[in-house]
Amino acid sequence: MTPQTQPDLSAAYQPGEVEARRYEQWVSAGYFGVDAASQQPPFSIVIPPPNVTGSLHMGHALDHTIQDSLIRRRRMQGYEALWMPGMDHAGIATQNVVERQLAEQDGKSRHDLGRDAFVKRVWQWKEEFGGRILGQMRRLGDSVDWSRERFTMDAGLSRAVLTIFKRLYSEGLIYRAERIINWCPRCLTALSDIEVEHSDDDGELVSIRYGEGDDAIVVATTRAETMLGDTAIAVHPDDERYAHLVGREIELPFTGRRIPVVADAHVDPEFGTGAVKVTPAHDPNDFEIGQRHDLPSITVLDEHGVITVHGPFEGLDRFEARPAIVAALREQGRIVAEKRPYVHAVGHCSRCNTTVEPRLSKQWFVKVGPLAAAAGDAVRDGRVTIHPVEQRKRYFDWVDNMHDWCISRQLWWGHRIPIWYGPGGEMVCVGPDDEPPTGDGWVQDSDVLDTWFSSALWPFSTLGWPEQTPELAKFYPTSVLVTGYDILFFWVVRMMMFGLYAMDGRQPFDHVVLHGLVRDQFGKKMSKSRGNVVDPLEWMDAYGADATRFTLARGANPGSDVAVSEDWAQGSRNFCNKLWNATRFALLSGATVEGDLPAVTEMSTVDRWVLSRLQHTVSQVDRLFEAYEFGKVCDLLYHFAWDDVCDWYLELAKPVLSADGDAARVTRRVLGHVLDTLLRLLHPVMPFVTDELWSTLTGADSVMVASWPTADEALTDPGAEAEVATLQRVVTEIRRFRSDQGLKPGQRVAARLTGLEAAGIGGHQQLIGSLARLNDPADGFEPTASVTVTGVTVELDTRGSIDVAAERARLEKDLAGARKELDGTTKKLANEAFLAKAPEQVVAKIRDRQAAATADIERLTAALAGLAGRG
RNA sequence: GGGCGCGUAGCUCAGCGGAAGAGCACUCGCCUUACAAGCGAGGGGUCGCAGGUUCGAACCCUGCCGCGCCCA
Repeated sequence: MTPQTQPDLSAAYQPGEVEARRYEQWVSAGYFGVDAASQQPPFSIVIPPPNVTGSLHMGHALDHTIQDSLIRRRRMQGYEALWMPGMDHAGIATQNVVERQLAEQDGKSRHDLGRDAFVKRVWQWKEEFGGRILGQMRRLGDSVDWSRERFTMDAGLSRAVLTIFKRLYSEGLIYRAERIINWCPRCLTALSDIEVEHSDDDGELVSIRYGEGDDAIVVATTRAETMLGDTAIAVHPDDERYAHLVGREIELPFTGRRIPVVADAHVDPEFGTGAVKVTPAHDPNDFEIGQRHDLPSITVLDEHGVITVHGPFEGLDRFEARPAIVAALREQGRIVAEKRPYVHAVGHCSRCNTTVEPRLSKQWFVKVGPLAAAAGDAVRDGRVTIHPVEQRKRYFDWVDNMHDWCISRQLWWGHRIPIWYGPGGEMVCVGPDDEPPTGDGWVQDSDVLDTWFSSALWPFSTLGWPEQTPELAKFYPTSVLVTGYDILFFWVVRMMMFGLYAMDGRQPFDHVVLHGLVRDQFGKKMSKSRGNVVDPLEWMDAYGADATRFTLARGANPGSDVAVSEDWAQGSRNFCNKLWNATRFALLSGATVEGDLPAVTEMSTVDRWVLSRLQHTVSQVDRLFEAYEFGKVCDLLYHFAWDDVCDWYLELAKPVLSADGDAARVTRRVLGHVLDTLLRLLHPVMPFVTDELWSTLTGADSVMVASWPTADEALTDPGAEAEVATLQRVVTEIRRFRSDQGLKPGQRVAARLTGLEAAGIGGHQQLIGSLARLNDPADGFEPTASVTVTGVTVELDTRGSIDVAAERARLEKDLAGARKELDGTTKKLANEAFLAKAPEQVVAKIRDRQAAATADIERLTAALAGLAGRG
């Protein structure tokens, strides 16, 4: 009898019964934790800190799947592999959430509470509701070192913020200036350039006549309401239409103010009338024109976007003021032309989608020049590698043309700017170990820093910086940063700038891996308005975490977005179940992982074949992992597992396993080894099911801490691969015949095989019979049909009942194929230039194909002739 | 307006100079004792269009058309 282990495996994989239990085991065993004093080589990844208000979406799921795969593989390879978890404090988003809660529950605004009480309330909110995503990360299987979890507002990271702020300030790299910034009239704060999203919106282009008679000039604008703040009219210096007006002053409607006509090369003579109004306080380009021509700036909108000047319009919202002002101008006969809709780019707050208002105000900036240059150099000189390489250009374009970074936010939740203003106009930067100035009249700046300012410190602040900790020594620079290409400017660039600056020119990471966005099954961006958002938690409920991860990883091809759908997830779930059942079968068949592999000389061809395929798989998986080709890793493992192992190896092994003796003993060991290795290879992407199966198979604790497989060249066996490939072709051809003939899968057919020896598969008659459901020819064997492939002829006795029409169709199809092949190859070989210039092995290959086609045509023609008299 | 990327089977995508591939979907036949979340077989593409380079082009070059993204 077959020695049978009693496997503790149900008939189908139930992820719900496995995942939570496994995760708890991993955590309590301490597998995720790292030791900074370890002698093992370091490998480290800091998580792109999710937002404290957020919950897990598909983008996170993809991002985390990739990081977890990298970390788990390195851990198995023996690295001290740190995956650093944590969250950022998301200034605007969190403040918005808590303000809304405050309004709903207490009917109060943050101003009712006051700053200190409000901030306290945000902390309470954070303790109670924040970080929902952390639990969701556990469900996904993230193997982060929870003992090191950090938060951008915690004490250590806040100290890092103060430290770097003071350094930058002292060196003149942080400064305060009055500039046009992007202002959100709803969030009531400044935004950096990249927190503004541009879209083409319907607007209007109105042409307004300023002045009278000879002095009249028509300007075109999309923002009529800001005209109250105009301080000039600008034309191009070479524009002859307006040359006579340059230097004159023209009366601004309503206000009676006289404003100059200035010549500025920035004006596009092709746009509109070629003359533009200049409103330095409400437009970044106009501000620059104003600077060049020493124009005054007149602010006409308040922080809410409400008009603050000129009686009839005062108090109107900017969007009410526009039609009101246009109407009033029309009454005066000043509207020369109107174009509606006029599509133009409009900026929106990335947090709340409100139309951004360019606003003149005093803000804090990081002078990025030297920092950005260093960030560019680190990539140019190869210290940092960006994957895929095509993204380098985007990176360079950005760092080479970067504007100074506005870092002050008019919020309460965040790192308060450590600047104190004295009664005499003094300005003092208070570092982490400094005492703030005391005495009457000293006040701290009321703004806080952009959340990304603290996030930019993440790769070293989380490791203990500014202290010189063992963690910093061991794990900095981090090995890889994984994030979406959409975050390149927000985060990667800024981390590069601050990392290089704070860490004396040492880069924050060696590699940057940029993946795509997760899209729906038609490649459309997921959005609430489209209603096509898929919640990864629902997938995890329905199909399991492994299936969710595998679906995302399988779609992750460098440089492209990832399209997913429920069908994909279902397919991945099916794959989990396939692995489950293959392992279940192996256990029932006595597969073992005990002891060394048997000697190659003891193994069957089939055993040697599967081991050879396995070596190929191992080396390719390694190569693909190194290249961050996650989609291809998954694809390769999927096909090795499903096609090679399940469809062929297990089927070929069945007759051996059901017998007893040495052959079975060897195959049981090989089967155990193949599954053992396969589960290890799959573990980084599918941690739960592989761990459950592997520990059942091996009796060991966890595949998480098993060693990563390495290819053994000695097990590569081209001979066995060729032999089994031939065997597969023969079996498939017989199956095709059977299918065409409508033979039932269970129906055994007597057959005589000839030419096996010559085809190199002499020993495999029994296996072919087993897989193609053949019987040995008995007395009275009368073949009614035959199939030939790779020189092997199989004559079959279908008990006289042959579907001649089907057989003829099959042969004719093959004949047509063979003729086409003969045609193509003959044509090529008749081409002198081809023979002269193509490499020898290419020519030889074509010759072989021609010969094979010729032989096939001969055989098929004869077979058809033989069929002619029948049916 | 500037730049980048993409158009290959119904859908999503590999392939990127020497015989058109995968997953899902589709058709046919099967509850063959690991798995119907499965097994076996099959159909389906002038590789966006037009030129060019080459013995040979889905792959290289040029132009055009159609999409998408980033920046202004």
